[in-house]
Amino acid sequence: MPLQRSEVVDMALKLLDDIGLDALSTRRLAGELDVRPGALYWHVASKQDLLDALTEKILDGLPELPSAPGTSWRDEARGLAAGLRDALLAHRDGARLLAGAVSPGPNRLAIADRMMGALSRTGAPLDAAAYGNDTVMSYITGFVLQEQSESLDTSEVDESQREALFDAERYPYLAVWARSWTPDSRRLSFEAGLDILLEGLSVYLAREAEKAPHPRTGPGASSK
Amino acid sequence: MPLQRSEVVDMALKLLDDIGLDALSTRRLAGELDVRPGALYWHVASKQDLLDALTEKILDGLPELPSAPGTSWRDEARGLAAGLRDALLAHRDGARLLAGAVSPGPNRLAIADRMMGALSRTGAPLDAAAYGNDTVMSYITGFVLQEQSESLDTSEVDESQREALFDAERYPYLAVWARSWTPDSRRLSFEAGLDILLEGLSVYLAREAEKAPHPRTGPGASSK
DNA sequence: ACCTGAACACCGTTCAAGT
DNA sequence: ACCTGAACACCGTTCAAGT
Repeated sequence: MPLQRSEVVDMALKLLDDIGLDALSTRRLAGELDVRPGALYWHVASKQDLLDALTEKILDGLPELPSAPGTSWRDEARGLAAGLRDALLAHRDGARLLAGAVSPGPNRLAIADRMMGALSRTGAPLDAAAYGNDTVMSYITGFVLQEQSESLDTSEVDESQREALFDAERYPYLAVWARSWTPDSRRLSFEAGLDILLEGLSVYLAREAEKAPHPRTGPGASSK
Repeated sequence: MPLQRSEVVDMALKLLDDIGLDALSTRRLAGELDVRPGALYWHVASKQDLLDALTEKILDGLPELPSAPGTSWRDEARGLAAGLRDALLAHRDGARLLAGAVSPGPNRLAIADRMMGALSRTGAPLDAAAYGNDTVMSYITGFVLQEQSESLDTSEVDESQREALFDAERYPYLAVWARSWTPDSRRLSFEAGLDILLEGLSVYLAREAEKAPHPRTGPGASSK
């Protein structure tokens, strides 16, 4: 029974979780599938093609994330954002995968579309919704990227650098903060940041909605 | 005259701009410096060490970015954010470099410290300022990462995928937006996002300042 | 249709030995 | 102190040839 593309992708995802993105090589993957390296290229066009497929797989199900009919645009945006973060955190180097993907697949496009739809329900024009979407997506990517990177909190940092952080002479604010840092600060930080974003978005989108009180460009509008 | 560490870093930066991060190998760099690959390891501990040094070099001068004495916290935060984006855009793959750095150097720490200082001037406690700082930094990193990635706008995308974007059936909002996309949309998007963030921050920080009306933990406070 | 064998042109890193 | 020579253990990708 011949190898299927889906088996290649599945095994790659398993391997990713085991050894991380840096160690995930086509040769290692081929070994795991008991084929020669060249065999993979019958199923994927390139390693990047494989990584793009992996990215899509990680986002599977997210666009279909349910939202109750009466949900406010804000809650829907929040749910989508939280869902995206969860999806990225569910696999090792998930955010790096997303950031490195070159061709956005259906899942990614659908997520962006849903987010824009939610933001549009404020009455803001589509360009404002697109800016808002960009902002939220950038935030999530940047945040989880830091969250999953092996620095600072992984406690594998050398001491000299830890000391630098506490150097109150050079970094008065950081130093004080570093002292009160706790393991779940990052979760709280994500939620705080998301609230900040949504707060800012509601102000911004309302203002843009006023500027353009009769939106004609939205998908719901007539085209004449 | 022997090679200096600084020459290695300088040449690496030049090479980065020429060929990009993916093509920047220690062997190629050694060739450019007219030494054998092994020679580099006298000057840098590892490739990652070199990349960290590169990251710091890209951020050089940023922490000393002047701010007029009467500048509001908001304008200082905005200036710092814009400065960071400019610094990252000034070199190929700048954002990827920042995102991939494992040990934050003095410049990076100083930028974070200055940002926290600005946010603290609202009267908000330090943990709120730290959350705010995280949010802004995540946003900038995520945004420029996308900006510098070779997808969509580089016009090197295959047609099938461009079509998908315009598929109004599947992605009603994206499709409409894609039609009106212009080259400097990204600049406008960054500024819009930054404003959204600052708007949200001012609400959030003011609220946190009220909750804790007598901040004692800041560097300016007495320690008794 | 799917895979092997074998090659091509590379990697990062180490380390004895040279100067 | 700084570098070479040479090796070790890898990479991604291609493609004729096999089945």
